[in-house]
Amino acid sequence: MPQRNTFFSKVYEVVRLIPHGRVTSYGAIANYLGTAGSSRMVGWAMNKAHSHPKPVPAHRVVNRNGMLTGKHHFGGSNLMEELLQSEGINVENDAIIEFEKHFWDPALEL
DNA sequence: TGATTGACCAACT
DNA sequence: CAGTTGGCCAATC
Repeated sequence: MPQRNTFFSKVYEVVRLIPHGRVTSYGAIANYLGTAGSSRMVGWAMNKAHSHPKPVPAHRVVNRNGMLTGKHHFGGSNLMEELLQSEGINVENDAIIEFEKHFWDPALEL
């Protein structure tokens, strides 16, 4: 059973807590968890999110530039952009428009 | 069981 | 200014 009380579980927890219509970054999550250097692990957790029992809105998690670096892992299509635009977030050229405006920092608002 | 990688970020050279 | 490296944890080879 892949239920672990570690960095991974916390990542999933925080990502699921992201408000509707908001986005955050890998580094922000890692920073909130206290391990700023583990930003790569957040992305790894997203990769394994498919095996996670609960749904993880990984489309709300992008890199520090607001760029949809992991969109290729979303079924291999522009699904990530569509999901973001469906929540009121404008995406162009694999980047979020007005990223700062939609940015949600767990350490700041949670 | 040791070495490598993985959707990143920041600092250093 | 651009390329390299260090860092963190867990999973895969």
